[in-house]
Amino acid sequence: MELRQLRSLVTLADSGFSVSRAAQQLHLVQPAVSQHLRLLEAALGTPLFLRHGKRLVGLTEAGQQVLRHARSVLAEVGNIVAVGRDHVEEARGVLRIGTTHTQARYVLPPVLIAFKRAYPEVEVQIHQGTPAQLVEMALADRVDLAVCTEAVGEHDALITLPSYRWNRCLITTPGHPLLQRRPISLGALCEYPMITYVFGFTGRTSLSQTFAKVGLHPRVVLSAADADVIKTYVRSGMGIGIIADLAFHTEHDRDLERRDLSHLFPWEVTRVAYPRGKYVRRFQQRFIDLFQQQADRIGRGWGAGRLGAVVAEP
Amino acid sequence: MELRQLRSLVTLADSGFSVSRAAQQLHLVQPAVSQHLRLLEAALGTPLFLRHGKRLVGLTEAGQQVLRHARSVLAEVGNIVAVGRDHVEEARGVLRIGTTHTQARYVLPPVLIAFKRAYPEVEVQIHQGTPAQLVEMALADRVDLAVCTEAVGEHDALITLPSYRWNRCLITTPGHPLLQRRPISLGALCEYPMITYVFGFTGRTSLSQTFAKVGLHPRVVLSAADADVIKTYVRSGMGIGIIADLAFHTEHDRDLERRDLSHLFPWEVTRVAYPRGKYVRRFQQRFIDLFQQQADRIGRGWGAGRLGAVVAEP
DNA sequence: CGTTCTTACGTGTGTCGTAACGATC
DNA sequence: GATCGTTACGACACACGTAAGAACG
Repeated sequence: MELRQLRSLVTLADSGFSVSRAAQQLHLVQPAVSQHLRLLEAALGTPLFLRHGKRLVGLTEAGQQVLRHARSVLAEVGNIVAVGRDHVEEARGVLRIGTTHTQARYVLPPVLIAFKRAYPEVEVQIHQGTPAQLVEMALADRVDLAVCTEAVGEHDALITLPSYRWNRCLITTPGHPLLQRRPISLGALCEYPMITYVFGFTGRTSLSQTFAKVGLHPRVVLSAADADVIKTYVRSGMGIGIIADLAFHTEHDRDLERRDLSHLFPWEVTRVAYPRGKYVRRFQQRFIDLFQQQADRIGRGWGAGRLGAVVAEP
Repeated sequence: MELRQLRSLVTLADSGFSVSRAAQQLHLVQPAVSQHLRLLEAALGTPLFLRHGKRLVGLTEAGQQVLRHARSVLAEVGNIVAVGRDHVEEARGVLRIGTTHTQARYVLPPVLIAFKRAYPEVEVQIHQGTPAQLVEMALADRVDLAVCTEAVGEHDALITLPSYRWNRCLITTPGHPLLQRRPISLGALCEYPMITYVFGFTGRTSLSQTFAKVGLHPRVVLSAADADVIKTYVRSGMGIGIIADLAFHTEHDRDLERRDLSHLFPWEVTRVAYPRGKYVRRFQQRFIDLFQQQADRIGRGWGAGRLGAVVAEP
């Protein structure tokens, strides 16, 4: 059995069982990949593929089991080359971060500036996506680290490091009648058209649940993926806004009124996640450290002491 | 990077950093292994080995990390071939069981008879050892399954399936004065010279602790690794014996008196263990099932219902 | 008839074994 | 000087690419 053969198997499965496409992706010609698959089958002595004539259309039970283990093998091989790179050129490489708009816009900038100062040679890529997409990206090794709030944390194939907690605030145009209510209640919020995040995004799920739990149903006239869009429509008088507290800029948003709503909604926890068993390069670890420090600076960090212990887990 | 190279690395580390011995173990000549190691280093671009002149004497930090991941790779490759074998010749292979004397002598026989009936083509090997050795054997893949009571269960690199619980009994020559005491107390036991298991064997550790906890120190005049030896010396009048209850044969040991002691000592749990992440072949799974059934038959089994869930864990 | 995989064949790389040399205890 | 490792070299194997052929829609 050879690594090439396992690579061909995995690539085949990932490309919808098209040998040609797999070959293309592997920078090989198609007969080579065919041979890999044939030799792998021969080496194991049992059919791995379901065939329609000559076409491969799926995996036998044995094939599925082999595929799972083959992925592990290749993941570990990837870890080995990562170890190598880490010692050859500690300060060079690519850091692929998957995150939501909110993080990218309001939390990551200072972290990335600090990181760039420490590792000027590391190329940083920011890939945006929904929390669900981020989980999938992390698991498929399309990003190195996922930074987000929802969805992550349930998948036990991911190691997640709680970083900081946050809650929502209300934003309105100045002089809005709602500002007079003290304290502001869930019911009061429902009296006005609301603008907030898209479902499944930046705490929207638990926000909706909070209303639903007491039988309230806010009239959401617009939902957006990021706070900037929400602010824009709040400014235009379309309704009141509920956004992550940290998305409010005291300077730039001087034309809006803000009220804390942390007494109404559960606290959300933003985490850094990466696949269990994956080797974390030093500069990646450094990024995580910087992110946690930034979290502490926001004042709602998870504390720095415990970080080491959690990170040492794998 | 090639699997050969990783194999050479792992074998080198396992043979005390002797390239010649590693080569011998791999059925290769030394220059071949030397080349593997050199190419691996070259592929990763960083030194992996500490050298005294030409001799390899250890691993660099990078080398140690690579070694860990290389072991994972080879373990997964092993799993792949195991999957293959399982589908090619489901009922053929080798089942290597590591266990203590007590299990081998008093618990396993009926299980193995049933197993042999189900899988006559499978070669069964019984390797005896101390619980600590068994853990090491399981982790080093020198046995497939470890069946024992102590030590196992703490190592979280092992998956352990609780199978049955047992306690001790007292054995004496007929007419021994101790038999009159009802109930028998820890203090009473200490009045006579005692013969029991060697420390770290078959529940001896927690037995000693039970005495120590109440400030008692039994006079152990002889300690042995198995109940047969203990019985022999009890028969010769050397002292009273404390053995695992299931080691008492109502027929063969008619010349000895037995008293249950489960009111004095904690219950022990015997487990089946195998390395986490290791593929369990079908006949191995079948053996585990049979063992659990036997445990139920003894009457102190852990119940069969939960077994499936635990087994499904990996 | 294009797409897709297989078979056949040649070339070049590379792996392993043999053999001779160097280093270390 | 015996052991252990490296270097050198040749034979064999094999992996990949090219090219032509067969099945499928």
